[in-house]
Amino acid sequence: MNTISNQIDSILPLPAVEKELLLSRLQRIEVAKGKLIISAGKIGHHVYFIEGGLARAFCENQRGQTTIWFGQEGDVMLSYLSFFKDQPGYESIELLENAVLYRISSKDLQELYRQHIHIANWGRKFAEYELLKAEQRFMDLQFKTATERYQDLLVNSPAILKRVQLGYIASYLGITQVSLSRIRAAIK
Amino acid sequence: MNTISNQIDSILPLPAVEKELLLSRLQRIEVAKGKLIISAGKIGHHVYFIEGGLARAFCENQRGQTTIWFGQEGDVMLSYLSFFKDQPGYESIELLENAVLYRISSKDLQELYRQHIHIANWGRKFAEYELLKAEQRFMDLQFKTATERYQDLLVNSPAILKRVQLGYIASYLGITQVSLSRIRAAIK
DNA sequence: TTGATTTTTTATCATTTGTTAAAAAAAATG
DNA sequence: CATTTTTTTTAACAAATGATAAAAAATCAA
Repeated sequence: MNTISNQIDSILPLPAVEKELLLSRLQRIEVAKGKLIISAGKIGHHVYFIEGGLARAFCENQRGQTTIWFGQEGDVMLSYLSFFKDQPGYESIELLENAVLYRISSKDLQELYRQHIHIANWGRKFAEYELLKAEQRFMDLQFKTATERYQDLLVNSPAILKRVQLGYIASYLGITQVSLSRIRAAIK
Repeated sequence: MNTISNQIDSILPLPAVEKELLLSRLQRIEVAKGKLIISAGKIGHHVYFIEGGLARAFCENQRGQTTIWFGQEGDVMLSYLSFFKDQPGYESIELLENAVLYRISSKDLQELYRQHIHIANWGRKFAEYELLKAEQRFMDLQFKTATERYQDLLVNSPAILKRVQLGYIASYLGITQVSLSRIRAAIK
């Protein structure tokens, strides 16, 4: 089975013609661990589908870097601000492992949106699902304690916990690494 | 000038034909202060455009109600989970003032998405802009102090501050009312 | 393996925010 | 206007997290 094809269908299944069109605009790239895919303050001109590997998005602030997102197999990687409004984004995205990505230029994808209703609805579904994820993320930060958020990660994303150092996890949870160490010691 | 028409165009300007189609599916309603428009745990079957009035979304939790959103003139009001996935939503939405709303049934809007590419792209733009707002909201909660978030409200949403009691503002900012009082005393 | 580097944990103290209760102020009601 | 109710502020103490520094553990490289 073609993984990238499944990834597209998991957002909204596309008819064969539109699926082929979208696939024909994708470029497969292999990228080494450490590579910066998107740079904060710059406009990103591509949307990436992760077929394999691990990435993190982070923002620079007074405390150094804060990780705001982890992406793995099956996730889509982009700067929302860049793709939706053609503006520089807040975040940088780097690869934490060697990766296989498929990318499409924003220009090509916008063009497909304009011309094909199935792809327009596919793009709508993509934005809607991302919005639900963002809402969930916001509610977790608003309503759950740091300990609960860490326990959620243990249950829902054990793979990421295994692959990533705790400093990144701590900032993803919105706490310091010291605080995460305390939480880990407390729940044992 | 027709306000609801402008509100639609502010998301993405629609050609006359599609604009008329969308407008024809809208129903104007006047709703009294205090009315619950959307109920947590139930599926909401409409999307609302606020022409006038003020609303708040809130979640029930162990500490009582936490306000997660304020909506005023020009905003769109819906449960993301209900409209995007036909599932019960987290939040209730109530009117804090008498309001004039335009509503469309989810069913009608989904049907328009399926049949008209301009409306599909309009819906995509809507989801994209809401996603940018959700991202901004998340980043504010992650990166700013409660004092900074309150000062942002003072600058960006003075109208809401004037119209809403501080208990609601405090929970919107993710802090207790007591804490907000302290912040207000400190920055004077 | 050994030594150097990085990551994680622990300790201490300061700061912020939460909790509870009461006082003060403001708004609503008769 | 006076009274009642609601909202906001203040106070005192507890709990959680941040900041800094140092120790311990794990990882990496020669």
